[in-house]
Amino acid sequence: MSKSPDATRRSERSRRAILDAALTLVGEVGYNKLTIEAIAARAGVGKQTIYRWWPSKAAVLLDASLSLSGEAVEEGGWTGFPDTGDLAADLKTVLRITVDQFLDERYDAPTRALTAAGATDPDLGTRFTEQLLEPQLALYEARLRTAVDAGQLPADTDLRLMVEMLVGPLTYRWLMRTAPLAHAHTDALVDVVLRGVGYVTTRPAAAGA
Amino acid sequence: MSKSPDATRRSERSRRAILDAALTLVGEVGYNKLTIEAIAARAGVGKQTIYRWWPSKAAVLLDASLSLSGEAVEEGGWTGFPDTGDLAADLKTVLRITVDQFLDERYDAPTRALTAAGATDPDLGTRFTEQLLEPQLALYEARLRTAVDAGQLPADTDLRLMVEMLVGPLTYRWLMRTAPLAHAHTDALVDVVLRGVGYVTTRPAAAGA
DNA sequence: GTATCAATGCGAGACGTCTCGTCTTTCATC
DNA sequence: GATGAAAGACGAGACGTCTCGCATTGATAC
Repeated sequence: MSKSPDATRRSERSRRAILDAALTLVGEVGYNKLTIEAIAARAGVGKQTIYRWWPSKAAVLLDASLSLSGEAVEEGGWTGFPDTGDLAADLKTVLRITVDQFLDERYDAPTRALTAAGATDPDLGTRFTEQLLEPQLALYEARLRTAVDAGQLPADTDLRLMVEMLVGPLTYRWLMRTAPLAHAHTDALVDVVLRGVGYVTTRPAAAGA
Repeated sequence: MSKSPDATRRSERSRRAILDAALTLVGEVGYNKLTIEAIAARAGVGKQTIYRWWPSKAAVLLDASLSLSGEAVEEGGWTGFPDTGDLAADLKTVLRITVDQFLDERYDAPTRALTAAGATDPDLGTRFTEQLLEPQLALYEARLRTAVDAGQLPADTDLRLMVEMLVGPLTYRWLMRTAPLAHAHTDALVDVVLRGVGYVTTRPAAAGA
């Protein structure tokens, strides 16, 4: 039984110091040159304390990012997703915020690192997707569902596909650096997607589909 | 002058063996655990032969992928992009092929590894994008341009955005593993995008889709 | 034409260095 | 007196350089 140390005795102080150090360091040196030794040194903890509680540096960073997105939620007062009744405006607002996050080095570095690590490590990728990504996608989907209920979107809309059509192209441009990110870009994206799925501003409209 | 070995004396046999070994190994152990020593051993070449011609293991893998996509072009007889006059069908065809490639382990592993490595290593990422990605995106863009010229798409269509709307969501689902890939998925994607940009099959069409 | 020879890439692997993850020791806390 | 934590010693393994013969090449001499 080499496993499972007693979690109740765990030092919260050390935990936080480790997560903070990981976030800082990944921004300074990048993911590839991020070492557990450096995290331990910066956090003022022994290496073993990290190895005791996390299986890999990727896992540390995942926890760190989770706490980071937790903070963001509290700061921004994000209980959910804006719902002004104007779907187009709401989507543009959220995507603009996402663009801003991608452009914020503090957020960009760890997220990029995790995305990359998750792409090649199926285990980590699954946790990354389930714990960080899916909850966000679910917010989009919920907002879209209210639009369906309001008759602004066809009842048979593939919401999952629609969410990925909103998030996918932006994420693609960000990850691959094929072009600079801009608010105008996501605004145009929203317009094309909404038109593509048959969005109607107010009344049920007689046309198409 | 320690630089510039004589390229005319280079062993083509060794070059191919190295690229093949790199592709095989990256599928077996993943990018992170891929070592130049292992590539050399598998290829039956000396380490120095790799270090003489490539600056890093990432560069080896990039060359290997380039040769792989080169093969794919020859096999499929891809001189360009299908152009049957039916834009929707052509896009669906190409995206279905892309789905098949993503599902092919031989292609998936190295591409995934490179994408991930490129995401965190800006240098490599730039070369990856320029040499592998952009040429493919350019094929899409060219096909779309002929559609514009044929009056099937509005003259002011943002082709770049449109290409990313086609490729982005698929790549996203592939990388993040948020859902299984399927032909039906990309078919639906094409339909929404085309409707969103105002695609008309033949004549200017009056109806709302 | 063929024999010789210097130049250069190649396969093999030894070498010193670096960083990894584990193990050991000592102290603090419950 | 257990157990976690800080510090660092330790072996493992990959790095990139190097040194060796061997094979191939192109130039020169006969």
